[in-house]
This record gives sequence, structure tokens and C-alpha cells, in this order.
Amino acid sequence: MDRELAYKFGDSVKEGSMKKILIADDHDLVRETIADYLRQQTDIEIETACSLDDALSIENRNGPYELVLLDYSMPEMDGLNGLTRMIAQTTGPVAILSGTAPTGVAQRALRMGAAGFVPKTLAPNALVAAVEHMIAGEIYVPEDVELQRGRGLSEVKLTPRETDVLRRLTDGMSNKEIARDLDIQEVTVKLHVKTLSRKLDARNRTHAAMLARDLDLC
Amino acid sequence: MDRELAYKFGDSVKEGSMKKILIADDHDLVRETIADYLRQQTDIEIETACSLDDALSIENRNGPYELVLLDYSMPEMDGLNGLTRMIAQTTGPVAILSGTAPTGVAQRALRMGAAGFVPKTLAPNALVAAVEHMIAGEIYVPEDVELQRGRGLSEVKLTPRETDVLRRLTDGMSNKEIARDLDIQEVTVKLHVKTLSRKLDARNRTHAAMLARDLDLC
DNA sequence: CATGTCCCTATGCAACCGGATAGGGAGGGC
DNA sequence: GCCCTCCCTATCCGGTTGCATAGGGACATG
Repeated sequence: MDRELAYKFGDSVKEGSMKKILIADDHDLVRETIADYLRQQTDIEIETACSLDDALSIENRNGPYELVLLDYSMPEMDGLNGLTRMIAQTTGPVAILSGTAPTGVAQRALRMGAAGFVPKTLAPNALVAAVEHMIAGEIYVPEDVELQRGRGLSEVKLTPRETDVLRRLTDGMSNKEIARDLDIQEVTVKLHVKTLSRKLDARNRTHAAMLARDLDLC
Repeated sequence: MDRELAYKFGDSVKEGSMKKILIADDHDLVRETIADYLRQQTDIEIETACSLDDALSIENRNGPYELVLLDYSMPEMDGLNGLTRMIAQTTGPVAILSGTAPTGVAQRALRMGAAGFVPKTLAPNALVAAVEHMIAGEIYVPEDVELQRGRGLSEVKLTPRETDVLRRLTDGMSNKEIARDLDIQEVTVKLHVKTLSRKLDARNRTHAAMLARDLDLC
């Protein structure tokens, strides 16, 4: 639905007026150099934000944009919840920009309605193509991510709730604390920890947390 | 000692010939956009590598460089061991480029002879200044990292045995497994876990393991 | 030698974790 | 409607963890 709007919007501005996109990343160096690169290579107007909240308020003030690019690990992103918030607020396409390019996240992002998944391992000129692709309303996913999707050792599919628990696990919270935080019973937390550990092939919560950090699952 | 050589070398080429630096990062997008930015803003010749081994062989072939910038999380880097390898090979200054900018790493890098620590949160123009600073033979450390250095929680001093335990903790091993592995009693492991958690200000073993990974203590 | 640090061990206990087992309810897909 | 997944809850129990207390031995430094 939002996607449909995005297509129409993208097409309507194509003739004549300036296209503009928003890039959000907390690494100034990365964000600004990428923005600069796009400014030179395209005639797209680039705006930048340094956190999700920053991006949301800028979008609210100056939006909508033809495309919003969100860094996956950025203040307030809270995993892919930040993606949901941005998609809910804006009418245009929203894509995820990720440094570590974890396999699971790409799928999940797309399932949640992302317009694409842009790993930072991408070649600069491929980025230009990707951005124009997404502005045109298409979904962009690089081949290697696509490939990793099928096979790969990390075809770990966690449910939203499991991800909630896992994220808190990586903060060193106890089952009791997690239960209070999520407003569920402690037994339920244990259930999630158990299934989650099985999915990750972890020996215990600590192992699960470390694997999660390594695979960048949260 | 190597530093001394670097100064002389840097000075000798200053008059006349082209200065060149090597940037190594596995994220094409980040590496190339940063390289491009530097090419425009300075008259420095920029070469790039996509892994440590790549950087080492390029340095071996085309080096030495006025500066080598190594991404902290890159294939073959193996923490700061990669830094040591590059410092051992080249005569010029070597600096660490880091996205996550964990407090402990900066100090350790400098102790190991790095010419600087460049977080990716740096503003692009500050990068130019930092690079020129380091080419001139100075040590570059941004203020915020410097500040975190004095106080902060990163003045954690673990005993060898605590480090042994911590390393196994980050592998998700249980007290019993650790005890068997180190050939000590389980109670002793508990002791180390307790003191180690106190030093790290961790709530439990999982938290300790995560903090250890973040601070790169093992 | 006295002090301090590090490493090890022991006992005991409360709290927590991990797992099994056994359900109920909400919602999507066919 | 039926099947499926996801989410939640409950009870029970053995194993693990966290912590306090109370030591001993090795070794270095002032």
C-alpha cells in the first residue's frame, strides 16, 4: 500500500522537479562521504540525519522523500523496529543500509516492507544504480545477499518476540528483568530463550548472546 | 623507532613528489567514497585495499606509503594483531579506522605503535586534517576518544587468569567446562567470574561477555 | 620480613537457568 | 473449517550460577 503510493509519487516528480533522498547514519564520515559521492554522480538532492529520531523529525519537516536510507546500527534504530517506524511515518520507500550485511536482517527487512537492503560492501557505482532503482519503485537486493538467503549457515529466522528477548539478552538482562521489561511472565521469557538458543545452536544464553552479536542479529 | 623512520621519510618526500596513502576497508562503499573524498579535498594519491592481506601485499609491492589506514573489523585483522603485522612490515605510520570506536581499542592501538585512531563518526573535513596530521608524523586521536581514555570504564586491568576465564566465557562455556579446560576447580572459576564481573561492572556472566566483546578485552 | 597480589580450594545457600510437559488463544493461509 | 505459526501461561525439577565466608600457598616488592 505504501509501496503503491511510492511508485506514483516517484513517477510524478520524475518529470521536471528535483528528486531528494534522506540518508541516516551515525558515522559522520561514512554518511557525508556517501552523500557527497551521490551528489556528484547524480542530480539527486541529498539530505542527511545522524540518528533515527533525527531522520524521523527531518522527514516530518521536509518529507516526503523519494527514498529514505536508514543505517541498521544507529541510535534509536532498535533493530528493525526503527524501519517500521519510518515506514509508518513516510509515504515513500525506505531501505536499510548495513555495514555488516547479516543475512537474516535483509530478509526480515524486506518482509517488513523495506524497499531494499544496501550493504556497505557495495561498490559506489552500484550504489548509484541501487538508489535510482529504489527511487523508481523497485525493490533492491544485491545478488550476494540474495544468494545467502537460500543456503548459508545463518538462515536463522527469529520471530519478532524472540528478537526482543535476544536483544535484551545481549544487554545482559536476566529472565526476570526481561519479563518485566516486556511485560510478560518469566516462564515465557525462558521459552523464548530456549527456542532462540536452539535456532542459533547455542549452548546457553551467554553463547546465544555472543552468536547474536557475531551474526549481528540484533 | 619505526616512527622515527616515518618522520624522515615523510619529510623527504614532502618537497616535490606526490604523497600517497593506503586505505584498507572491506566495505567498498565506505572505502571508495572516503578515498574519493580525500582525492578531491587533497592532492594526496589514494590507494585502497579490501582486506589486511590485500593491504599487506599491496604495501609490499607499492609501499612504503606516507600513511596506512586499517579498518578495525576487516578480514584477517584479528583484532589488533593485524595492526602489529602492518607496523612490522611497513616503515611509515599506520593508523586504525574504526566504525564502532570502542574505548579500549584506541588506547591499545596507540600503545602498540599506531599513528592514530580514526573513528568513522568523524566529520569529513576533520578526516582531512587527521590524515595530514598523521602524514606529518604526529599522533592523531580525536578529543572524545581522548576524554574517554583518562576516566571512563576502560581502565580495566584483568589478571592473566581472569582473562583466560573471560575468553572462555565469550565462547559460551559453562563454569564446569571452563574448570576442566583450565584444569582447576569449578569454585575457582566462579571466583574469577565474580571478580571479573565486578571489574567490568557487569551484572552477570552474559553481560560480562558482551562487555568484553565490546571493549575488546579478549 | 611484612605486605600485597594473584591463584587456588572448600562449604553452603539462595537465586537463577534450562528443559520437559501441557496446555489456551489469536491470526493467517488454503 | 482446519492447519499452522506465534505468543502466552503454568508446574515441576535438576543443574547452574552468584555470592558470602574462610582459608592456604606462591611470589614479588619495599
